[in-house]
Amino acid sequence: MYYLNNDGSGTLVELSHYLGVEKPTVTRTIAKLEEMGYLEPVPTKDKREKRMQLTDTGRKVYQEVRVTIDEFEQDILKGISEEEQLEGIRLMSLIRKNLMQGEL
Amino acid sequence: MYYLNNDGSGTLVELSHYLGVEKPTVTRTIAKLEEMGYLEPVPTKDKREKRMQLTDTGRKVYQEVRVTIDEFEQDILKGISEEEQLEGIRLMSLIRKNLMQGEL
DNA sequence: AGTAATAGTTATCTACAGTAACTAATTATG
DNA sequence: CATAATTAGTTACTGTAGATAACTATTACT
Repeated sequence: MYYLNNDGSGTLVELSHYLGVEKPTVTRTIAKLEEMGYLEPVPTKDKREKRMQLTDTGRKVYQEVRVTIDEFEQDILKGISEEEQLEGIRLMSLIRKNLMQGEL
Repeated sequence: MYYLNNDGSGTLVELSHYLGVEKPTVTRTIAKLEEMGYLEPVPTKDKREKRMQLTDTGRKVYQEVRVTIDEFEQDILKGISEEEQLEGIRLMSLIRKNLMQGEL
């Protein structure tokens, strides 16, 4: 939902790349979110692909959940300065990059 | 195995606290490791508890695996200085502490 | 002695993800 | 242009990791 909220819409393959999971995982997750009424398909030329976007309800729910997540993050980052947070993110990104290198 | 290697022996409850998981999870894991011949029970007074320790094979296997893990860690920490690593650990510990606070 | 609490087990359930094999649609090739 | 190769998504099956609830056996408390 985060990805679709920022990016407007996306195909299952785009999502699987973004999330770093396999296609069947995305299929299942999308199916659930569609059932719940948070996602809807966008018609495209290519009849193979299934491009999805947030519904109005989906966008509303996302915003609500976003607040909860932000509060949670504030909570667990209590006592950690902005610079420290950025440094932490930098280190994690480096480790992720090193991990990527390894798993070709 | 890390815990038992450093601590000599431990009961299932000790392990579940150390690992932060429930007792059934430990029961199953221990059972598997015992089957594989890496763990053995240590007799105790209290007939309820099941105190476990590494077997000779277990210790040997642990050392071998340890090498692999260390190599892996070196690999994913490439380009990150000792001080940066310590800072990262400090930040993660802080976050963990904040998480603990919340989930009472 | 009789009740509480503790250690471990069993059975059942859920979340989350992967692989293999497939269909349908589109691109590329000869 | 027809066929081969690729791409997007789905289905079926499997595995891992963990949780909760209900239970037994043992020990501690009053």
